[in-house]
Amino acid sequence: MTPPDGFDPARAGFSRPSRSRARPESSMADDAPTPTRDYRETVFLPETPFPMRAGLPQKEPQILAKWDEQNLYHAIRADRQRAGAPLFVLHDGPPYANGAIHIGHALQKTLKDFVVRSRFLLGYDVDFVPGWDCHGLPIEWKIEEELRGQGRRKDEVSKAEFRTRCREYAAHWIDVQCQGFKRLGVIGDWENRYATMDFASEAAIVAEFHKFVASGQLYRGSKPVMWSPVERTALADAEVEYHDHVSPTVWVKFPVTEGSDAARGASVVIWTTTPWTIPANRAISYNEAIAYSVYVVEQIQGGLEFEPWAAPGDRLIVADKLVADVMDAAKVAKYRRVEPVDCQGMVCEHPLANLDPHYQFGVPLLAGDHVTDDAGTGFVHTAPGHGADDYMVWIAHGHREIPETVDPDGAYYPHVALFAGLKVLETEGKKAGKFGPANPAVIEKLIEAGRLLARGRLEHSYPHSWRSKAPVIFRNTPQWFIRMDEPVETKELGGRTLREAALEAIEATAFYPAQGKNRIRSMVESRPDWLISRQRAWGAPLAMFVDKETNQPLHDPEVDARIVEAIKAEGADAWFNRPVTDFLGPHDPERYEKVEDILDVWFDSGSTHAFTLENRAHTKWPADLYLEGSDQHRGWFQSSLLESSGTRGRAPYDAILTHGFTMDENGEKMSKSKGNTVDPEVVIRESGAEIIRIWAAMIDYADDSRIGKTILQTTSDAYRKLRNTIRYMLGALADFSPDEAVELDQMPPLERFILHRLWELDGQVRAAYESYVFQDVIRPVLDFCQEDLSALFFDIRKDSLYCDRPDHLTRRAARTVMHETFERLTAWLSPLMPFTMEEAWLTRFPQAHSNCLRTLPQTPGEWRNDYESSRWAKVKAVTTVVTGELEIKRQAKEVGAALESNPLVQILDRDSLEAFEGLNPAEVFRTSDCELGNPDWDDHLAAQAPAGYLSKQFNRPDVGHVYVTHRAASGEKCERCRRRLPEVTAPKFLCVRCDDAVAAWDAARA
RNA sequence: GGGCCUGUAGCUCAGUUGGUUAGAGCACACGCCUGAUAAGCGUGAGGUCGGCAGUUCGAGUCUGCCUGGGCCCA
Repeated sequence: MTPPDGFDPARAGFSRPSRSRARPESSMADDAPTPTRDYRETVFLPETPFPMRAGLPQKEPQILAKWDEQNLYHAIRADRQRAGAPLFVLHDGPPYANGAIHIGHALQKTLKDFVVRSRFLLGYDVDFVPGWDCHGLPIEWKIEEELRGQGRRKDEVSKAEFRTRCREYAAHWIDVQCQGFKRLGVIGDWENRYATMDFASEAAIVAEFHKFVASGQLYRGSKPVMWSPVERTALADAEVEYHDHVSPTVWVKFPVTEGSDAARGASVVIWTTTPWTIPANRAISYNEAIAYSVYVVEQIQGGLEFEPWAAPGDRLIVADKLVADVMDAAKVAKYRRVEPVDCQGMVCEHPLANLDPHYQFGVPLLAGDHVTDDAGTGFVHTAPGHGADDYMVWIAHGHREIPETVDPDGAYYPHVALFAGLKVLETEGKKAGKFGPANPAVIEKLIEAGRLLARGRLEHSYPHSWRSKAPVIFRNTPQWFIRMDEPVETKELGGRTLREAALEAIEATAFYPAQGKNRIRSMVESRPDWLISRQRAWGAPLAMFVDKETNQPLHDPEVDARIVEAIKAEGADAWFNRPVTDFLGPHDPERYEKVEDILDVWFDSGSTHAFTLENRAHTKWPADLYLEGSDQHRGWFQSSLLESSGTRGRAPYDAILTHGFTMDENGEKMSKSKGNTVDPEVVIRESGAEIIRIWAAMIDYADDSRIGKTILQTTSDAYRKLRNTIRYMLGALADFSPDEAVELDQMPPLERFILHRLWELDGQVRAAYESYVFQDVIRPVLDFCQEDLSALFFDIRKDSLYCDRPDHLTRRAARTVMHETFERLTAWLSPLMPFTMEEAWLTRFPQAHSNCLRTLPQTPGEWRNDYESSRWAKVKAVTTVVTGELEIKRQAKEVGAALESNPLVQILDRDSLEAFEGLNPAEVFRTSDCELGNPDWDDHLAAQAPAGYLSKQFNRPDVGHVYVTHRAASGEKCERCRRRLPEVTAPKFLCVRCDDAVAAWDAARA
């Protein structure tokens, strides 16, 4: 292979003085001319103390310490307040103070910090007070566990001590989580963080509760609620989870006492999975749309190992559709349909009536839509105290008395004949949560009474407590509710119902993403009255008195005020510890019952706006934004909506932003048992919080997002790219002074193009931050760094930056544009990557206070340049053909560096050729020289093109109008700038430009 | 079981009102440079757009069903 013209390996060796350190000048005893000096010192290489590798795990804590020292958040606010900036309020949804932070917390607080910092950047005065949710069952449960560990029963511990321990426990985790959130770089009013257990908060929550009492929105209902006997408490829907569970099933006969001739003498058959509710039975429900008949048993199945309870001659009433199933369960081989039955007005006797007078009452049949013929017998055993449907059908038929059958431990009350004291569930010891003796006892008695038709077992989905994992039961207890559907005659509600006010508030709220509105609306439309009472210890109390005669809450503003004052001073404990006379004043203590229930924790969290956004300086109610996970449509968004609508007639927020959940790398839910969790603390220790932040910025947070090893690696790569871009600019701008800045009309085309891109990005970044789409900040900026800066601008201007005289226009223009770029990059990215942008800013301006104090720099409209934008698109297309040709020659070992080439570039398309007007093609292609033109118009080029050049030269199908031929650059290599030009000669081996630059360099140092 | 959402290269994401051969960045392979060097530049490979069926001249885009995943609820 012949080397290309002008390529002399020997000289190539000379041309790299920087690598010839070990080679003594004299040892190369040949005749090749030697450069007279090493020009390296005259080259303006980038210089910066900003290291390539960040060392974030060490660097971040230093930056945090400085921010802390500067009191950064308050410093920014003070700055904005001095400038009269508009206020923006992001109200923090409180995490529960019972454990270390996980990746979901990290994502959420990071997103919140993006909001806070970007609003600061946009020029707002931002109020953000982090908070914690402290009351509630999970913490109580932890403390009970601790007590058990010490061998103490809960009963042995005073309520006051118990509450103190809960308070200490929550305080501990607030501290831990606070450190975790701060470490992520989250800024806010940490010193004045709120907590629902603060005395002032507890007082405010109780005051909010009093508003509901005063406006008549509260009532005491006797209603079946989900009840956990193990925890002795009512549970909210959110505190219940469903698991498979094996229950006994029974088919029970209710002899008909009133009804048609055919019906009398027959028995209505019901099927249930909760035999223990039979003593509470008061009715049987049927559906008017279902056909029922009397059937007579004719023959029992043979070969059974036991005596079936059914016998020939038995007359049973069931749904026609289900008769086969029922007969099969009863081991009946043959049966006959007697006649259809109209259930209207029928009455049965209780199946235990013949065992005890207690059960001697009529059991009416009631029509209800909740009855189906999918399974069972077509009849539903109805115990108004133990099921929501049961309760409703019972009430709907005009009944008022709800039997109370089991006590808070889930044991039958003493008045329940045959079963007094028996427990539905075991509540203590190793068997806690297992079914107790109630079911078997009831089944035994049914057999004894001759009313059991059949029995079995069934595995089905059954509600369990989310905390104890024990099954729950429906139990009729007195509870306090907030009405959803009664017109409220307050100033705020103006005769609307709470549901109406809440639905109107939803319409008035902006949702990001928009689907959130449907989601919360459908929930509010259908939700039942708000059950707010809990029979627990750790929470804010329903601090009120009930008149024993009228059963109505005492409404006296002075009493309420005394209660709130006492709680403000001593916490909720005041309600439990102080004598009632302290609160009641002139009222007769004998006449009033003190309510000791505590409030649903959702009422606490629903009230956070009241004690955070009101009566504090520099904030406002309502908040501009609430930001939480999408599960909070049922949680905090809704509790806040209801609480605020009930007391203030509207939502406490103008907008709601939701994010999805964080999955593992395969899109699966994270769980400790699967071992696929990502611990934010580990990521911070190994890579830095900045990596978590970039991850949060790059994902589509509205959807569920993934995180794992690969994804974090990709994130780190993106970080490195951004960091190196910044670093290069810092190096290039090390000695830049505004004096050398170049005016726009003096700028070369490349600089104008970059300014145009800055203008374009400025609009994109502002719009993206306005609408909280952080992805649309980091992705375009990252692409800009990669494509426009690193691969184009920096790569082309390297030559000018390193080799041109400092006063050269191109070099000055390039540095001016880099300066403008640095100004904007460090601002645009500061909300997302505050650590690195702070480091960069302070590297450039060591005397500056903090990058975080800045607002977005204004970008002049004159920077917009559509001509340069389309020009460079065409230039880039031509460039791909040039690099394509060089790549082919490189593989053929004909060329190495692009500077060895002087390509012939023939462009047949007028537009593309004209795009090069005013450009130096060699500079653009980063070659030493270049000839470019259209051979059809240019005789010189035509002469150089061999016949049939189109077929012989390199061309890409996607840029069909461009043909390129590599030709070795002729001339010696300039020892300073490495270009090969004919003008370079011994002994200096410098091109004209470098000769001049070196002279200037020497003169400056003379 | 019901409601809502979701599935485009290994990863993160673009893909206009349906309209050429589905794109970008990173990662990967190969090469160049050795004056951004644990960096920089270039070239390349990589996708049945979750699957099936339909509407249409034409479907990643519209419709239905199925399937994987998620949240909420029962």
